[in-house]
Amino acid sequence: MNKAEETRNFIIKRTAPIFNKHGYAGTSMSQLTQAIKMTKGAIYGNFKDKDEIALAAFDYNFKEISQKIWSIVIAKENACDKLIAFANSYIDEYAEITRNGGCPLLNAAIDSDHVHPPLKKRVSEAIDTWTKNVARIVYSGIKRKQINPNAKPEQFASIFVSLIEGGLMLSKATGNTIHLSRNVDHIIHLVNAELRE
Amino acid sequence: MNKAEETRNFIIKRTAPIFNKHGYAGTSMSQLTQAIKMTKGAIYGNFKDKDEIALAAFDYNFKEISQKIWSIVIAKENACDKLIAFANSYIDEYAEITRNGGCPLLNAAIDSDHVHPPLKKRVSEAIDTWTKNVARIVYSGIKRKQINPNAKPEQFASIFVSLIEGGLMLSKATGNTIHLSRNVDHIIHLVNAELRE
DNA sequence: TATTAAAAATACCAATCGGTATAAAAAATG
DNA sequence: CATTTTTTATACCGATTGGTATTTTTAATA
Repeated sequence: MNKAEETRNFIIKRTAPIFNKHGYAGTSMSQLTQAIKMTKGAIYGNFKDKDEIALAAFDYNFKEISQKIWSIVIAKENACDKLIAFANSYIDEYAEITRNGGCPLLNAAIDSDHVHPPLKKRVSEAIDTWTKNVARIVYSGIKRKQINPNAKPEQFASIFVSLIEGGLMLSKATGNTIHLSRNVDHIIHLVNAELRE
Repeated sequence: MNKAEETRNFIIKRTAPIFNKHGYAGTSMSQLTQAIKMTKGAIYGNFKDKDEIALAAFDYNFKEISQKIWSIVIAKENACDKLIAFANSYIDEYAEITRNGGCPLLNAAIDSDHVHPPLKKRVSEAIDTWTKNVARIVYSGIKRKQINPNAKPEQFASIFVSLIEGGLMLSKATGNTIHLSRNVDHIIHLVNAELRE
C-alpha cells in the first residue's frame, strides 16, 4: 500500500463518523480537514469531490457494522439461533453504533433522499441485500427442517429489519434503550413461537 | 388574523415540506424565499432566524399527519379496531406522506441528531406521546375486556411504532411499498392473534 | 544519494451562506 | 382621506462554502 492509498483509507476512516452524524449537507470540508488534521490538498489529491468521500464513507460505515454482525451470525449452526444472535448483536453493539452516530443505513436513507441520488441507490441496494440475507437464513432453516415450512421468509425479513431500524431510531431519539430491547425480545419471541420447528 | 399571522402561517405551510425533504442543514434561505415567492424581509419580519422556521415547520408537519391519523382512530369503537385502523391509515396515507418528503418524525429524528438540540427534544417528546397513545389504546381495551389482560401495552407500542417507522423507511428508500404492507399485516396479525380477547 | 515523481500545503477563487439595516410599500387607524 | 404603524423589498454585510492552481514537501526510484 503506497502513500496515496494509505491516506485515502485514513481520510475515509476519520471522516466516516462525521458524515454519519451530520449528514451530507451538514458536513463541510473544513470539518473534514479538522478531523484528519490535514489540508484540502490531501483530500482533493485523493478524492474527486465531496460526493466521492461521502460515498466512500457510507461504504466504510456499512461494511464495518455488517462484518461485525455477520461474524456473529455465521458462528451459529441453527437457523433460529442465527436469527436470534443477529438481533441480539444490535443490543450488544448499541453503544458502539450510537457512538458512531447511529445506523449508517438508516441515516443515509433519510439523508440521501431528495439530496444525493447515487447514495440513495447504494442505500436501496444495501437494504435489498440485508433483507435477502435474513430471508435466506429462514429458507435455509426450512430446508434443514429447523424452521416451520409455513414460515414466510420475505415477510419475516421486512419485520426483522424494521424492528431493528425502528428500535434503533426510537432508542437513539429518546435516549432510552428500552425500545430496541422490546423489539429484539419480540423478534426472539417470533423466532421461537412462529418459526422454530 | 392580521397580515403578519397570515404570512407567518403561509411561510410555514410552504416551507414545511422543504425542511422535511432536505433537512435543516440542507435547507437554505434562498430555497425558502423561492418557495414562498417573497424576499428575506418577509421571513425575518416574522421569524427570528432559520431555527424558528425549522421548529415551526416540524410542528406543522407532525400536527398535519397526527390529526389525519387520529381522526381515523377515534372513529372506531373497539380498541383492536382502533389499532388496526391506525396501522392501515399509513398504507392509505403512504403516497401523501412520501409526497411531503416522508414521515416528519423519522426525518427529524435523524436530521436533528448532533445538529439541532431543540428539534431533537421535540422529536423525543413526539415519540413519547405517540407510544403512550398506542399503549393507552391497549390499556383501555384491557379495561373494556376487548383485549387480553396479559397484553403488554408498552411493549406493543414500541413494536407498533417501530414497524410503522421502519416500514416507511424501507419502502421509501427502496421505492417498494411491500415492506410497509408486510409490517401492517404483521400488526394486524398481532392484534388479532395476541391482543384480541 | 541524486533525480524524478507523487502527494500535501498554501493561497486563492467566485458563489453562497445566514443575517441585518434601511428604504419602500402596504395595511391599519384616527 | 391623512397619518401612523406595520410589513415587505432592497441592498448590503462578513463569513464560509466547495473547489482549483500553484508551490512546497515528501516519497519512490534509478
